[in-house]
Amino acid sequence: MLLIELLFFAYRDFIADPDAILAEFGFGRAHHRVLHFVCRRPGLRVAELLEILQITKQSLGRVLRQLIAEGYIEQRSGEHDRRERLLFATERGQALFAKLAEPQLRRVSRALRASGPEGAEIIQQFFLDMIKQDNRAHVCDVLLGGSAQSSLGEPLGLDDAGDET
Amino acid sequence: MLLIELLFFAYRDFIADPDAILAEFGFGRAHHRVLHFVCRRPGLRVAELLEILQITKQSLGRVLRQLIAEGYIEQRSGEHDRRERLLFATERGQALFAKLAEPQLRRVSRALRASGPEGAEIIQQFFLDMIKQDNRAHVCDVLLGGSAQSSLGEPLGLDDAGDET
DNA sequence: AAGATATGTCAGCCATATTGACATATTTAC
DNA sequence: GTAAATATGTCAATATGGCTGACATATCTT
Repeated sequence: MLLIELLFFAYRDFIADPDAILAEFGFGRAHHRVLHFVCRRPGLRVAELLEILQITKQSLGRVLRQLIAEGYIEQRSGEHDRRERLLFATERGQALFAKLAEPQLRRVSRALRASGPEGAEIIQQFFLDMIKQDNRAHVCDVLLGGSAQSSLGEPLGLDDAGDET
Repeated sequence: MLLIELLFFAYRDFIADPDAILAEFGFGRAHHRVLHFVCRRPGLRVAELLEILQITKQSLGRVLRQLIAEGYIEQRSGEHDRRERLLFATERGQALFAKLAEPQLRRVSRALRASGPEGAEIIQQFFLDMIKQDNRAHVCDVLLGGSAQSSLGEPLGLDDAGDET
């Protein structure tokens, strides 16, 4: 029960750092999320982004339009399928991404330093196990570039049955 | 960097379980947060709740009014200071609280099982270290009922300097 | 009695999410 | 080659949950 509340407070403060920066640029959290995943997965398709963020295309549309209009993100048609709009961050987009990630990295790094090297692995595994089973493979895919079977794969192993989600 | 994204996905799914239940009751996340902390700290003052949630009284007002009108939360005047409105969950409120907490507890417990007993401590400490320094004492206070010096206190110790927040 | 404090409430604004309907370009299937 | 499916974009309306500013009330403190 304690962990539930710690997660609430930790996430609240984790989000607060970039929020302050975003406000200077006239952006909100939604812009941050979009920019983040486009930077991390250059050439992302719109449909993939929708699945990652789990929002509707209408919701994405507004923030994406702004990010494109202000030169943070570019679209290019797919080579194999020209219906697809592949998303790339411009230099300006990458710069903002880095600026937003910096305080979050600092916060995470500091907290990790206190937990030692095996601590980091335990914590990573914990987060992965917190993700819904259905999404887990997909998340591994997004984070590790397709190798769902990597060091993070096969999270809970055998005794996962009966607990769902 | 990986942890940043894992935190995003974990929180997203962590929130999704109660969201589905809340929708049946015509409530939103804001109601959940209010109900949660009132249940966890019976007799909470409005001002304390505002500080925990870090929202304005106007934002709180709307959801609190609904929760009171529908019989999930009660107000009683403070004994020493009758201006204060102390908040208590009714039986109905406690029932909903339990119903909302159940899937979250299940998810957390399952993830913790995989990390062993010392894993649980490492993870707790990690979350605590993720909270802004300014808020940390206050959070300990809220979570542990006043003993900021408990097993969770003094998080990062000495080498915390220079990293702020 | 005057001022500070705890709370409540009205009104309006903004960001971000939703649904439903429809438009366009392109690929795939028959 | 036409028809259907797909990827994307966009319009309009609506809901939630934040915000600011202004003001009201009850109660405590001085």
